[in-house]
Amino acid sequence: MASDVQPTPVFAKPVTLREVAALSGVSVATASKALNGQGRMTAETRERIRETAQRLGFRPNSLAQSLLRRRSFTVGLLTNDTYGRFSLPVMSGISDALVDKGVSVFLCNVEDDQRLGQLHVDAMLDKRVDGIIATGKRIDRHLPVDLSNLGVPVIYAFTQPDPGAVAFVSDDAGGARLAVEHFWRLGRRRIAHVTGPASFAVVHARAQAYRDVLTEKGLPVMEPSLGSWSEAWGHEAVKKLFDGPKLFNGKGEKPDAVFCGNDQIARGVIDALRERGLGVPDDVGVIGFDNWQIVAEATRPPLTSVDMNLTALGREAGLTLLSLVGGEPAEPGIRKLPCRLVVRQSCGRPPGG
Amino acid sequence: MASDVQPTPVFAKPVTLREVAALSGVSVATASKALNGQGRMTAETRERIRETAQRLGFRPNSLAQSLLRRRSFTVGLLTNDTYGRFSLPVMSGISDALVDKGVSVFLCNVEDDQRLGQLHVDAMLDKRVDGIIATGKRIDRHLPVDLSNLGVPVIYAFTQPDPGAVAFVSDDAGGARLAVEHFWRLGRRRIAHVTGPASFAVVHARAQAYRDVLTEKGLPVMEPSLGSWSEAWGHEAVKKLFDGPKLFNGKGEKPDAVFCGNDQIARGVIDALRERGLGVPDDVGVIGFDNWQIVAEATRPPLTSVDMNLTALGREAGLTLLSLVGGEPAEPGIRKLPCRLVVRQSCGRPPGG
DNA sequence: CCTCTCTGAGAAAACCTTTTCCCAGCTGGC
DNA sequence: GCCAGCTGGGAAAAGGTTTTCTCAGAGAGG
Repeated sequence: MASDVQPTPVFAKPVTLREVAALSGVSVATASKALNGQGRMTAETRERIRETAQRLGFRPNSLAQSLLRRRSFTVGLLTNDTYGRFSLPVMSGISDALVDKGVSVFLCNVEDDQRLGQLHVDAMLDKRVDGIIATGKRIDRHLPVDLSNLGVPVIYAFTQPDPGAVAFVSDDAGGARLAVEHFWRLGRRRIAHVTGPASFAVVHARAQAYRDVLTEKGLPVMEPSLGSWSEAWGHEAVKKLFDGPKLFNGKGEKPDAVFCGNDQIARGVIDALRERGLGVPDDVGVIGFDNWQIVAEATRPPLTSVDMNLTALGREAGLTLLSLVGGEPAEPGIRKLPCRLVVRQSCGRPPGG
Repeated sequence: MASDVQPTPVFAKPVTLREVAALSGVSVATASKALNGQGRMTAETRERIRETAQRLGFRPNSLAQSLLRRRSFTVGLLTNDTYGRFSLPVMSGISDALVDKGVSVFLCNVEDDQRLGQLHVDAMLDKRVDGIIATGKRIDRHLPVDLSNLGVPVIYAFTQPDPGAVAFVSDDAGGARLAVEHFWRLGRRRIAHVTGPASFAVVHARAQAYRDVLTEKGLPVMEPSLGSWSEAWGHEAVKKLFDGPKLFNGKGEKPDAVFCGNDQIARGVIDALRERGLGVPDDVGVIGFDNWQIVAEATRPPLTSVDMNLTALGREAGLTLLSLVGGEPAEPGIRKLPCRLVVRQSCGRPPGG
């Protein structure tokens, strides 16, 4: 019974500046200045105070500092994608960028619940966050909260911004160009595109870039195949692509490359190609999107994929928020950050290679 | 140039209790008491102050409250698994449990970097967090920080605790029993186990439970196949299991069920079985572990899997931390929380069903 | 010897809220 | 008329730090 229960540990009370001052035989004002390198005093006094603080393990109370400075050195991170793989790297980038500046991040998962969103925003505002970053699972969807006129700066990262706000998103069109141009350099000439549902803005951005590159190179353009973001759709799309009537050049030629809208589709495509005896990358090259490592590396052969550099995006968002907090102006608008192509083995080597 | 740049917005200064009091024609003391339902005053006065506060949009400054109450209503969440899929649900559960109590969560990703860990812990302590929750990607590995004698309560969730601490982990043995007993109820009698590397504690816990159940039921025990956590190992294991010399009953019988250590292995097993013409679940049933939805639902047929209830685990950890912060004692030790079996289609129906 | 300037350090206000006294005025009882 | 007790509300301290202002003393210049 009671004997099983550990007595509540008594947690040591943190040591205050007043105690440091008393033990150093000076006033709190002098102690404060000594530790902050401010004011004038003999080097000996300063050193003595420093040593006392060190010995006592003094750490200034951030709460008191924040109250005075009207700056809490915290920011709020709002997301509706706690489980997803997109906002995670973004969050990590933000946190990394800020921890070095002594800024901590409140994690707020609002799901898609307006009430929860308001709850979190109110809590953040009460705690006097210096700023807020909004992130999410889709670039073309709003968080379920109104972040305008909050009284603190707001940055949007990988989610739909309010008009007039500062936002960072991935350059999906640029990423798609990277993939298609890579195929072209490799000598592929009949490039198909299998992607997600039309309800996603990125689907259109990537598809348009795909068409643009093909047109620029004078290659035949095949209308992109829209479906779901699943492996199953990748399977099905291969069937349509290789059995159906939609063929290149009107000569019945089959694709020699498939650019996929995400890695799961790509995986379905690769599996389906293998099942029908087509070699990847020898007969058909495949490139995915998202560079979801655990999927890209589990495909056989490992998947070349477009990486959206989400960690860098988060870092950029964090640093920009900080400069906004510091009072520097920032031009509103959407900044697109470049993607990069991670080459593995599913797209083959150049003809001469 | 400069005309492109938005002028720095002037952020409204938050309204203070002093202003509310002045506009209500009372002292700050009275205003405070009116808003907190404390003290004595006419109902009319109280209501007038409330209305003024409402009209001005007054929100008490948490920093000042915290300073006074010596309680910040924040907790720190330490993790070394920002990218992983295990600590995410845990984090979500923690955050959910705490937001309703007005407690916000500092997200601190320490990777496996001792310096970063110390940086985050110091920042949290400076900001006077009420407590700390440590979580990670493995139940049998320590975070790269020392959390003993911090002066605040600490709870461990899904990571290796310090001795004498309060910790929550999943009941891996129980989860494994769930899977094997489910096979047994379904009439499967030759149950194999394919799992991860011996360096993981959970591998042994699950394997022992597997042996225990088989022994209890009087079924033949086959030594578990240890490998990596990958699809590739699932493939390979099927080859060994169905071609190799290790067979049930010494009569050359093949397994009619495979319990896998995670969902990726299970996926590899299912694919390999299909490739050799064995039907799932008709010829062989398969159960995975982790219930990683995106994988479990992409297998064909969809995968039955053991769910570790990580969100519930996080919630429990959050609530326990709060009670510790409130001064209630808690018995130290490791609490194992039950798993649950999510039945999909990879294990078949009972003989009579 | 007087005044000016500089040096080292302290007092006090400020940040914002909560809480503990305290007080003035009024009512009621005798 | 006097006292006890109650009522409505205020003053002030507390929480921990930073910063501005002030001040005493010492040294220097005339």
